[in-house]
Amino acid sequence: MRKPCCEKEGTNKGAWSKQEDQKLIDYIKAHGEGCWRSLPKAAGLHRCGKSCRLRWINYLRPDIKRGNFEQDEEDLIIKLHALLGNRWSLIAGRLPGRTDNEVKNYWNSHIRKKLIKMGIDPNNHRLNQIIPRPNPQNDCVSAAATSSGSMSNISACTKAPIKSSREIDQRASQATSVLEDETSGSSSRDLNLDLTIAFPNPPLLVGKEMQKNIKGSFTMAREIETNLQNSPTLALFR
DNA sequence: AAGTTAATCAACCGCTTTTTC
DNA sequence: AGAAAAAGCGGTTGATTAACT
Repeated sequence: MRKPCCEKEGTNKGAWSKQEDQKLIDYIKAHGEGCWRSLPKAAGLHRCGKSCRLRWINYLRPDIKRGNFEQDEEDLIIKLHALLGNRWSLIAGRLPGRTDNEVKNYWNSHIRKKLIKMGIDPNNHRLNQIIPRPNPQNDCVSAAATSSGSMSNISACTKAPIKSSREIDQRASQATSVLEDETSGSSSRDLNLDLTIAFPNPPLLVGKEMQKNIKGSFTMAREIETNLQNSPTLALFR
């Protein structure tokens, strides 16, 4: 049996109060991010260490960027998701000030639906067989398919005739992917997305740390390269 | 105006990975 | 080398708010 991450009894759950936030901020300002397990006690918080970590990383960190995602951020998320799948922390790592949780929520509540409306399976980024019928008022599919720019035009498609997210999910599950047929079409080839990925500027590292970091970057690079070769979405974007 | 449904997002849970001893 | 502890991650849940009937 695995030990619980912390004592369940006597720990607060649910939304954080202003006072709790302040205690956490004050403590980290004074002592830095240290051992999350012992932090709550030291900071005088009746919270699980994991909860403190999440609160700090997702909301209290001073470098957090709040507010709506910009179009270029959205484009980048789509590209990175095509490469990396649901690896939210890696994706968030390429978006300064954004957290994995935020990116994940944004994907699930916004981007995923937009892709489905466009007839793209958000799981594998392939064009589906069941494509929403062209709508004279708002022909998203054709607009997207003929675009020679980024995915920016997706935002123009928010008034597609699908009513609910349940319906969207249904379409997604019914849909059959037909990569070879669809992606070999000329319309997709027009999309010209810059997929160059630069690794984040690492902090100045020395010795062992640096070796580890370099090793990690190579592993990631290799993985991305493999994905580039195999990813249907990127065939779509090429 | 009230009730219902849908959308959003903060937080939790449990599993995996990494680090430490 | 292996076990235990700690940290990290992604999926899911639940509370709140907005939109609709």
